[in-house]
Amino acid sequence: MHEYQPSVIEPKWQQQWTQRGTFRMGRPSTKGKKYVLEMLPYPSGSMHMGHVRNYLLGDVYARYFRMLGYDVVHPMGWDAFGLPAENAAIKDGVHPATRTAQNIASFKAEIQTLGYSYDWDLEVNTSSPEYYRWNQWFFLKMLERGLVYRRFSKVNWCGESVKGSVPCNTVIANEQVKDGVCERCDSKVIDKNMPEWAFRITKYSQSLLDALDGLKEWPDRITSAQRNWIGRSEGVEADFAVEGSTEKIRVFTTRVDTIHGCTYVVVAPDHASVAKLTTPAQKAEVDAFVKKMAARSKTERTEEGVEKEGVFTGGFAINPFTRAKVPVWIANFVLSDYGTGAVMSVPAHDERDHEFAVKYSLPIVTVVHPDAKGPFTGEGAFTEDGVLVGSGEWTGKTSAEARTSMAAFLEKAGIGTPKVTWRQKDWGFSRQRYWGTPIPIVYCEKCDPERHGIPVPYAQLPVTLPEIKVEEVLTGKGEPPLAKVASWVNTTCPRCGGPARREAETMDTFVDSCWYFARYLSPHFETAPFDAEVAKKMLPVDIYVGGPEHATMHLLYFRFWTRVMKELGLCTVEEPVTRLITQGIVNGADGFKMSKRRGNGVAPSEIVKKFGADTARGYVVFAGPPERDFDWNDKAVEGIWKFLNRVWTLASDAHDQARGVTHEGPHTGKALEIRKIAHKCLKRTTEAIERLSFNTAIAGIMEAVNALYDPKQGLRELSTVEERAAMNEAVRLLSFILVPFVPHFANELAQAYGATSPLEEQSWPAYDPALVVDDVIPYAVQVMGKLRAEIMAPLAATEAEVRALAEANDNVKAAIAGKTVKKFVFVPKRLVNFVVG
RNA sequence: GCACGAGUGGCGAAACUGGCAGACGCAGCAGACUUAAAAUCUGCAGGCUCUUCAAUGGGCCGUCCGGGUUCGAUUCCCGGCUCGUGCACCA
Repeated sequence: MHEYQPSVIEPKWQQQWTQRGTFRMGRPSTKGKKYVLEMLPYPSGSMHMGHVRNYLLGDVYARYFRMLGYDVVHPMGWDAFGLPAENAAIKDGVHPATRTAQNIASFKAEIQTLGYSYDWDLEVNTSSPEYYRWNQWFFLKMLERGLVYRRFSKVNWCGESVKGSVPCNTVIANEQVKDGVCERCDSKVIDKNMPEWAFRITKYSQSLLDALDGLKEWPDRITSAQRNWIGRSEGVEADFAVEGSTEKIRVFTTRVDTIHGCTYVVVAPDHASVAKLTTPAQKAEVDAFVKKMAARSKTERTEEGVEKEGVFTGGFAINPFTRAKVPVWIANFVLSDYGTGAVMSVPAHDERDHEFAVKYSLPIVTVVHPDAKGPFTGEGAFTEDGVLVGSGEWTGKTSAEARTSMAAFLEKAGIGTPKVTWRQKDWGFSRQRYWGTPIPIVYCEKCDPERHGIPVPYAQLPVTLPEIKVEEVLTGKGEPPLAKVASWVNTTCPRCGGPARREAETMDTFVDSCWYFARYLSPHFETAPFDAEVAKKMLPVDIYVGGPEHATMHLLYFRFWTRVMKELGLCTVEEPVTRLITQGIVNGADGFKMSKRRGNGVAPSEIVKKFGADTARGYVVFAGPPERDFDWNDKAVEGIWKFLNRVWTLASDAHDQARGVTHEGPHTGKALEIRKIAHKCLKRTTEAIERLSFNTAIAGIMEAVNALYDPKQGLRELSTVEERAAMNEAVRLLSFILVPFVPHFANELAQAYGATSPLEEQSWPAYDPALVVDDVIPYAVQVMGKLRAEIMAPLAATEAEVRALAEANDNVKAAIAGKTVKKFVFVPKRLVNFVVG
């Protein structure tokens, strides 16, 4: 055998796989399909280690399942629209399409050096009209169903640079705002009032929430993040009459049981009733406060540490239960877009109300005691459930009882209703940028004076992005770039044929990733987003691998979209993904996130060049369990390189004697030992792969190789036919076990030992059950739970026999001498324990 | 504050359903080969400690802390600490 040379064998095998179409979807299978998917990347110029790890986790499964006989779908594509290309264009004038095409080419070339088992025939590019026309199609379908609408509202505008950040200069979704800054560029997010298009995702809040219980193979942290994000809250809405007016203030509360203790009402500064509630005497103060609040963003008004502030409107409301007159205030902490924008304040039983009441000397009335014994004696508010006091006919009832019966009372009186409120808002997806999907809407003065928007007819799709002069259109300033392209924006009205203007906004790129997993299955389908027949067979995705940072964005959006696709009859599943795997981050050797600034980055291409793709792959899976972060370690990479060479040496040294040698009949002595090592390793590795424990799979292979090397056993000196045949088999099995992790290496090994086709086209081997058990096995012997000895016993030994062997051991004898054995615990094949008195 | 996750040698980690804690690897130490180094191969390796010239053999402690259940707990239960993530003046 020649020397191990990754730079020679890796391109060779990559070419083989491509030529033979080894990884194509659609092969006949009696076992069914497995759809293995990794989150599609934004094609930046080059890969980072995170990509390598992400795709590898999918690749191990894709290869493994293929060898188990499944029809495997394993596609890759490009999330090609988006801001980086557009921002770069603003800087250097290169058209986003040009740059994107270049990036895809280089990114793809790099991905291919790692030898992933992709079916490149399924490749998808979301920035191609062939793809994004279906975004537009979905938009129109959803518009028809009332799932898309235009609203005028306060939006999150990413436009204020912080510490040199480059703002996106566009609206972003709630999901993209983290702690008041843009999750993408870290610029400050400000409130802006403007029209925008939104998806009615909240129509599915309940469904999205309920189905989380069924996503048993999703990580808890993801389902829990979605649960928090959706934020279901059960309570009631109740009307407070306004004194001296027919006006009502509707409040939302989860604690209607405390309503007898409501001593004031607070509304948001931008609540619709503020003007009507305000008395002439208070007007100046209220106006000043409202103005001051309007100047601040939601984040500035509500983030932690901001002091509660409010003013009295002069108006009063009537508590519907006590008929008491309570003052109405406005305060900074009340949000107009949650609940009804008005709250009944019960300072005795809510921390926040308590703080506000103390600050402004408002009365505090206790209406709930912790229990029948008496009042709460601690500091501040008593916020838990308890027993009602001073609450009329509800006095003496528990909080839970009171909530039910008070809700019924309100409903009967026609002044309230049980109500579920959600934290999740609709998904605003208008973006004031160029490099995205044009929204297929036109505005016609004549047909649509109120500017609701007229849908572009299906027959006119796609509405393609116009050719542009980059430096004129992509300036990063002013109105949406497309509005500057007169030849494009000016069009004719599909209804009256008169002059009209196109919608100049584009869609959030998260729209693209909502359904790409279905498009992969029929990437060039022309009459619908994808072929429903194929989708029926291949969906849902069985394994989806990606980063946990998408918990409340992509992973929520595409669940929503799948529901819509089901309603449209495009697919039969409601949930897109059965099993979700979220991989941890690969940090620099210094423990910090890899970055240019720190100079702690390790480029995959460097590692491939230095050691080959297989070493890079082997290291990344061996470094730790998939979901955990790990720090890069150059030395450990070398360790994998050494390991591969050790395997190579083993196979190489045995090659001339063992290659192709077979032996029928029983193996004995060293030959049996070799076979046992190989079959045990096969069993162990298979089980490890099944439970996503790739690092221990590698460890198991290392152990087997170490055992074959062991000089005490001398297994590498092959003197008989039996031994040669056993070694031949061992190398063959090792190459199978290795192939999901280090495919080029494994195939080269197999080929040197006579394989005529790639291992991925062969079946995953089965271990021989007779070879994975030993005749004599170790037992741990405990006395009172403490380890006292280790003994060997025959596999078939009975409890009494093992006990006799244990009692014969000197250490055990000493430990139980002079004591009576009260109990003898026997765990077959593992351990015995003497309980003595 | 609420929710979720994690905490094991110098380091990355393992221990599948309550059954020998630390597999495998990195770093380390020692040895073989070599003029030498690298590479390779071999051995040692949680802490403390006892017997012994030594090899070896033994004892005690040890999986964030404190309790509990159990013959036996890294694993299950209760309470707490620390770190990470999500949500958060959400009524």
